[in-house]
Amino acid sequence: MTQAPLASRPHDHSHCVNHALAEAESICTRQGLRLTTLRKRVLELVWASHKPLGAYDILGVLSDEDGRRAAPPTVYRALDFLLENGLVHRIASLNAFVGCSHPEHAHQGQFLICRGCNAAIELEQATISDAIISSAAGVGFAVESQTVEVVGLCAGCREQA
Amino acid sequence: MTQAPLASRPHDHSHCVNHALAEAESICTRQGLRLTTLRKRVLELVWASHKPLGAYDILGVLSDEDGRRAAPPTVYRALDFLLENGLVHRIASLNAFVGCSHPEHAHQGQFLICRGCNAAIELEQATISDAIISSAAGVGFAVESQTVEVVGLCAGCREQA
DNA sequence: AGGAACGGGTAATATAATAACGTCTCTCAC
DNA sequence: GTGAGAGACGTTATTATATTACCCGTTCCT
Repeated sequence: MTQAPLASRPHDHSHCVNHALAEAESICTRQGLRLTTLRKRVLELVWASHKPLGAYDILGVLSDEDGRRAAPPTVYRALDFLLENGLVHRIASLNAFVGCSHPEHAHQGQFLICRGCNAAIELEQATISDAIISSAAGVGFAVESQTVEVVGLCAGCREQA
Repeated sequence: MTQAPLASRPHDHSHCVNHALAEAESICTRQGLRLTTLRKRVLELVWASHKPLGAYDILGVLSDEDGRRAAPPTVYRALDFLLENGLVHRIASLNAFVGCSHPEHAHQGQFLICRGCNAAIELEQATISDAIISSAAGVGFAVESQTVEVVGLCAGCREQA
């Protein structure tokens, strides 16, 4: 049996965060991008758990931290930067954002969203995207981007139930 | 070569609308559901084209028609009814709604959304959903519902370009 | 007839995202 | 060094999407 993905198992999550931040630093340095304090902080918040986080949740945390009230564009601009550079993904069906597990190369993942623990598990399965591309080609449709978001129960939550 | 789907070709669209409405009538009658004037009108508007339509677009049309201004719950309640009974689908990535092409049996389609003409083509490919289900099973995840929304260019728009 | 369930009107509010404009601070050519 | 331009971010306001709560009339069932 395949091991359940990290997001759905107990683990030392600080490792995930540290790894994601270090990777982001390295990518930005390499590409001449500016991972500013704000952007880094937003990335950190998104990575605070494996649960997709809403823009206004982030906004709330920033506001609390700063005393002064952060405004939406502050967060959305940071998120736009992170999205453009593949450091986070947006989950359309949740209007929420989640850290990208494999930012080193451009891709769009597929997401398994657990309705038990709310964690989002990122997949990158060629079998899925190939099936989509070839089905689309069958009706003459040329695929440019894919959104695959699946709701269900992760391994951990299935055991509990 | 497979023929391009209706949504991406010129066609007598009144046929689509009539067919969808007749089918809806028949389904509701059979299941003891009430396809009220409002619900029928909303369904008709959603079917006015193959382009996904926003709730507030529908609201606008209803308001214009009636003189008095329709309020959001009016439309959302009708849409909820239509969604629950499989007569329309919601496209999460667009916050919009589109008529279901095969309402006779419960299903969740996959959608090809053309960025040229904005039409949404509904697929129902077992190869796609099977690939998703088995990939998910590989990490112990039990799929309950799938959202597959693909952006690209339909056959018609590719010819033009 | 009585009452529960349903459909739908209305007002208010919640949540998500963008627009438009200003300012500060880098950096880089000169 | 210095000034021009670009980028990052603050601020205010606005738009877009969706839901809550409450009420009333109709339908349906008994």
